[in-house]
Amino acid sequence: MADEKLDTQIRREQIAEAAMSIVASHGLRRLSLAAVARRVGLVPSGIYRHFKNKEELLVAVVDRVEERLLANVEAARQESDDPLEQLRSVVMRHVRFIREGRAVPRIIFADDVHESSAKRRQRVLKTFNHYATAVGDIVRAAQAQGRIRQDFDPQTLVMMLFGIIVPAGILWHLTDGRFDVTHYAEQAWQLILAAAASDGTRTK
Amino acid sequence: MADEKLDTQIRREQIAEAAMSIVASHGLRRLSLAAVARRVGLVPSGIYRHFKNKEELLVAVVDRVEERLLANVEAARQESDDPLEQLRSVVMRHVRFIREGRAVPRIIFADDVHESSAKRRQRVLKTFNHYATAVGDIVRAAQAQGRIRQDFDPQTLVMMLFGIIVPAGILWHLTDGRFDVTHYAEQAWQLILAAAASDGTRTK
DNA sequence: GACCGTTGTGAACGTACAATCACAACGGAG
DNA sequence: CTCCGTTGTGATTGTACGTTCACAACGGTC
Repeated sequence: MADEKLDTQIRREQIAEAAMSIVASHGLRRLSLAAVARRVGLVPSGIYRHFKNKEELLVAVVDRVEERLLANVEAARQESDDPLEQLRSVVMRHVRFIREGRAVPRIIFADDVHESSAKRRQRVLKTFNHYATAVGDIVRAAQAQGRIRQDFDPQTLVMMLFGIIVPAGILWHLTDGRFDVTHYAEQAWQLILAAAASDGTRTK
Repeated sequence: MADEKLDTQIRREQIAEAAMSIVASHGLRRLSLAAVARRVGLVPSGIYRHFKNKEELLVAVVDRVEERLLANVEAARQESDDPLEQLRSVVMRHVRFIREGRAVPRIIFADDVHESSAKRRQRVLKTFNHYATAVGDIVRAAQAQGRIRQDFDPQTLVMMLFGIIVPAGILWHLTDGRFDVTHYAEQAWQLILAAAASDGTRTK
C-alpha cells in the first residue's frame, strides 16, 4: 500500500514539513532535531538518514516556504483579472498565513534566520527575491494597464506591501492575536493603493 | 578616581549596554553571558553580581532600547517645527540606527524576542506601545494643524511608518548592506506622505 | 586595626542539543 | 534463500551555556 511504504523523497518532505511547522508555531530557537523527529515518529538520529545535518534541513524548510509564497502569488493571480485586486489578494493571503498556522513569514522575515551560515542567508535572500519578483510582475502588469502610476518603482511598491505584513505579524504575535491584523492590512492597503493608483480614489 | 570606582548603577548599565551592543550586531542567539562578560572585562559568573539571571539582563536591554527609541523621537521633534518634517526625521533616524550599529530594531521588531517569557513579551509590547504613542503624538499634532487628513487613524499611519523600517532593515541585513535602505526609506516616505497629506503633493 | 558588605574569580554542575556509530529490521534483486 | 542497500534505533560523545558556590580582594565604618 502506497501510504505505508513511503518514497524517500516523500519522507524528506514529511520531515521538512514538520520542521517548518515547528518553526512556524514556535520559532527557530525551539527547532530541535528531537522535536522534529518526535513529530514524524522517528528517533532523533533518524533524521540523519534523510538530511546531512540540521543546516541542510533548514535549507529544505526555506525551499518549502518559497514554494508556498509563490503558490500564494499564483493563487492570487488566478483569483481575478484585475492586477490591483491581485495585489490586494496577495497581501490578504499573506495575512492569513500569519493568523492561521502563523506559518511562513517568520522564516523569511525573521531576523533570526540571518545570523546563520552564508549559504542559508543566500538561500533566504533568493527566496525573498523570487517572492518580490513575482509580486513585482503584478505591479508591472498593473502599470502596463495604466492602473498604477508609471513613475513608480515596482520594487519600492512591493517592499511597501511587505511593510504592511511584517510589522503587523510581529505585533500580532506580541499581542497574542489581539491586534487585528486583517483590519490593519485592509486600511494600509487602501492607503497605499490611493497613493499608487493612477486614478487615485481620493484625488480631486 | 571616579572612573575606576564605578557606581553600582553604572556597572549595571555598562553590562546592559554591552549586551545590547551584542544583540544589535550579532543577534539574540549569539548573546551569551560569557560574551557579555568578556566585553566588560568580567568573568561569566561575575554578571550575577549585577543581574539575577539572563532574563533580567534582557529586560534591562529592552529598557535601554526603549530609552533610545524615545530619545530618537524627542530629537526629531526638536529638529523642526513642522510635524511632517518631524515624522520624516523619525524614520530617517531609525534607518540610521539600522545602518550604524544596526542597533535597535532587531530587539523590538525581531521575531526572536517573542518566543520568551511572558514577562519579557509584555515588556517588549510596552516599549512598542510607547514608541508608537510617541510617534502617534506627532501625527495627531499634524492633524491638528491640518497637515494630515483628519480621517486617518494615527495608529495605522504609525504602523505604516514602522512598515518602512522593518522589512528594509531585514533586507539590509540579508544583503550585507548592499540594499540601499536610505534611498528606499526616502521613496516610501514620499509615497505615504503623498497619500496622507491634506494638500497631497500630486493631488490635482 | 578588626569587621563586613560588595564585587570579582575559578571551579564545578546540569542540561539541551547536534552529531556519530555500531547494530538490527526490512525488502527487493540475483 | 541469500546478499545488500536503505531506513530506523539506542547508546554515546562533545560542546555550548546558564547557573551555583566557596573563596579571595577591596574599601569603608566602628
